[in-house]
Amino acid sequence: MHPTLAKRIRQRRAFASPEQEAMLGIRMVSARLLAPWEQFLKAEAELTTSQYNVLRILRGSHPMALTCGAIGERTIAREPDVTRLVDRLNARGLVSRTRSEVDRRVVEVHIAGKGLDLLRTLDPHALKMPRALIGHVSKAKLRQLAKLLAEVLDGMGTYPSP
Amino acid sequence: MHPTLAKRIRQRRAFASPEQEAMLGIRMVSARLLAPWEQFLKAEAELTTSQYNVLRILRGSHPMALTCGAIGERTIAREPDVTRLVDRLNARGLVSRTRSEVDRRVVEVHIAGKGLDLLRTLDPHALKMPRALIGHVSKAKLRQLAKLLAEVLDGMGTYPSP
DNA sequence: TGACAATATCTGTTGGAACAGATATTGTCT
DNA sequence: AGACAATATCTGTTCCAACAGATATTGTCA
Repeated sequence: MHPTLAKRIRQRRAFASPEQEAMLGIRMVSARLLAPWEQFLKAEAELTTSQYNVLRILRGSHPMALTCGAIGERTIAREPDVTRLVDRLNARGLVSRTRSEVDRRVVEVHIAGKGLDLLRTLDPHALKMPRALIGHVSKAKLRQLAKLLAEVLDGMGTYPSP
Repeated sequence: MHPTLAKRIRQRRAFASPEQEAMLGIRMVSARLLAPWEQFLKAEAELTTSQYNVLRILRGSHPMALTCGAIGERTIAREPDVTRLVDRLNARGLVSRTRSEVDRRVVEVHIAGKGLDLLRTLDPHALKMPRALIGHVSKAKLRQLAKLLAEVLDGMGTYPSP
């Protein structure tokens, strides 16, 4: 595909600030990591990554149900968009929705047995994939990378600056 | 929004493999970096990141034109989808298309003056944003981060493994 | 030259993401 | 109780990305 991506980073190194350099690298690596996973989820389970993430969240709270709002908080998706996302999962029988008795504005979303089954078939891949993709880097370096990324995340600014 | 993301990484550290840990971090940081940029591009110039990237590529080759195929190679977008992407840029007068004389299958895409102007207004932000977002990390650490990312990129595997 | 594969782009269609505004329900204050 | 704001979700709409298959042009070989 692009055999020269790392080279492109190195070429820019002389001209770009460390911030630009790091940002470019993060975006490139992330795109390369995400693509196979998206492709796999679609081929194997007809799921988007958003849908998969919602299922994971619901399994995490199982057997408790979550409201649409609670799901929205735990994902990047905005709350108004949770409705349709859950709609599609519901249409496939992967989750169930029940209107809350105590507050009828609220919809309780609960992962269904079929959803749990589907996740179970995907679990081994979610475990194996990271190693297949980036297993060529030593564990020590990967830990260092994760540490740096955590530092980047802590105190990340905004743009435009407020 | 999510004040505890870094904490979530740390919490998982004990349970996850270094590969999973690094992958999670990359995806989180990337998502957090991309969002403000997308938002800014839309508000300021009504551009998607794909469209912006294509404009950057065309400026890079300016005054030479590029074919749709050449654009497809330099982006993540698949070639069949370049057509419409260029369509939208063309409709706004940001690029011009001309059917090649020597091989009438190919379309030569050339960035227009209006496209160059638009990019010029965005350039200062493309420079300032990385610093605003991740400037709180020392330059030495950012260089180290970029180095690690380049190593991850070099020799990244596939999934499923071939 | 005529047939056929290869190339480069285009069109039809589907599905999802994003945003704005609407609806239904609840809490609060008078 | 009635008015009004707040909350939680839903609906209408638009735009874009993705995939499949169609079209047009060129290269190649019998």
